[in-house]
Amino acid sequence: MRLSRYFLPVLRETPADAQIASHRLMLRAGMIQQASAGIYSWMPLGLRVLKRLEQIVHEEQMAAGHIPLLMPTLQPASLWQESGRYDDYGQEMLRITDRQERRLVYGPTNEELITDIFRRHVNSYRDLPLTLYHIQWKFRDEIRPRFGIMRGREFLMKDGYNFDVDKDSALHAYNRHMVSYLNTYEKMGLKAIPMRASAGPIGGTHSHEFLVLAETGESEVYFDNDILELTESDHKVDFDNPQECAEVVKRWTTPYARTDETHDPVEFKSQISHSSRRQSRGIEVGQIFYFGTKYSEPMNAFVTNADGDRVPVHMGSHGIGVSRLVGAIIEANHDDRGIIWPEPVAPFLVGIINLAPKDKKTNDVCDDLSRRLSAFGKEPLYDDTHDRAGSKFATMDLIGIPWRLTVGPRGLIKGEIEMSHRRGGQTIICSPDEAINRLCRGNGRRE
RNA sequence: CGGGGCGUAGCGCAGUCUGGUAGCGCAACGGCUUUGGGAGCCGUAGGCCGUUGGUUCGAAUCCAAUCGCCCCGACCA
Repeated sequence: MRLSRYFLPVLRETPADAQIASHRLMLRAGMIQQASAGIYSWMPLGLRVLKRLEQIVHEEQMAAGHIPLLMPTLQPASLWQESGRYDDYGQEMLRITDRQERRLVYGPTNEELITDIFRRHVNSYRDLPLTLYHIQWKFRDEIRPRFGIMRGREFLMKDGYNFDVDKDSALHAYNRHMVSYLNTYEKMGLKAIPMRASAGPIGGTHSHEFLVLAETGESEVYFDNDILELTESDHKVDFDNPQECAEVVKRWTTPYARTDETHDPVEFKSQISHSSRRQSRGIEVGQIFYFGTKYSEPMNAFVTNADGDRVPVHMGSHGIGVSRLVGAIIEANHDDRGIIWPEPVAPFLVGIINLAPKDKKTNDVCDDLSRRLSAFGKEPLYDDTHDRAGSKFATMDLIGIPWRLTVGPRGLIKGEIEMSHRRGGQTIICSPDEAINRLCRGNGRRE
């Protein structure tokens, strides 16, 4: 992508409204623009990141055997009246009346709608287990939206719902989700810790939240330092094997890890040695629930089990805050010059800086680099503008592109360009061929 | 929803107390000079001072209402 033809409205000055790093940087990097309180337009650069996250979520969901569909943003109020949540949910739920005086809600979550879909089509345990999910915009009319995308009113969420014939199989679905979520966050280059949580308005008996540690997090968290050492995505888990999933869950839920909602200071002190106790702040980027028959009973979602009995289906729901993750990733990955994207989620893996757009040789090398990177599925952001070098470097740093190739006539005399790493800051001088080799070897990401 | 604050050019702000021709920096546009970490000089353009009403010879400025936005708190992914 040539910068001269792109739309990247970066801001040199910090907008007054932005309080935290991710909000400030997303505005400055031209990723988002506020439309009204807690509601944002996603500019091209921001959209690229959002789409990357979506893609990773889809891949990991499908790997776990979950089935994508797409439900609407507007839902009939009648379904919410059926479950009893129309009155329970409160002012946070945006209610709309259409021209026929029909009552609608802009969905803050989709338990009712998915249960309605399920009950119309599924009647037998033979059709279970089933997990359906979608990635869709939600709306919660927060009293006070803040921190940009981190706590907006409109947000993009992956929400999934499992349907199982009994509690044991539903708990396997719960475990399966925990494993797939661990994989998902790791694929994004994030450390997210599952912590025991309360179920809130969704209800239920089992719940874990996934938290990214960051000073600006909204939750106070307490955990055993050992949990930071755990990793998951290296292991290959058979998602259909309850034993294997349960083992992973056990490994991750054995070390103490709680939010302030479920924290028990006595247990914390007695269970963990002083040197391993950690207290920090965290940003919630996902949550999983098992709530049994809370919705299936009032909404009459029953199946016939192997014994021929009609039983309410056991359910859970599972969410990943996709738009919020963009902010969380920035909170955990930035410095005073700007964003530092983890490679898997970067809007562009490589930026090319042309230091002399009037020089034919320099242009030729830049064009060639662009073409070859694109051919490898790694479309670069190519700064072919006539700005000064310093300004180009500053922009590339601000928007956090992991790798930067700097091309100018001075280096090209010796056939050399400069390749530098945003995160580490290291710079090597090499030939264009070597830069391509370094960036494209291994199993590169597909655009 | 309680408390506080802010709406003046695309962005960041001054001017409001004490009413009298609307300003500064950055960005934009043109020219010259620069050219490897947010360049310099000269010039140009851009604003119904959030909106409505009132007071006044005269309102960005005073008064009232209203809309929007931000911060702290309670609430929340």
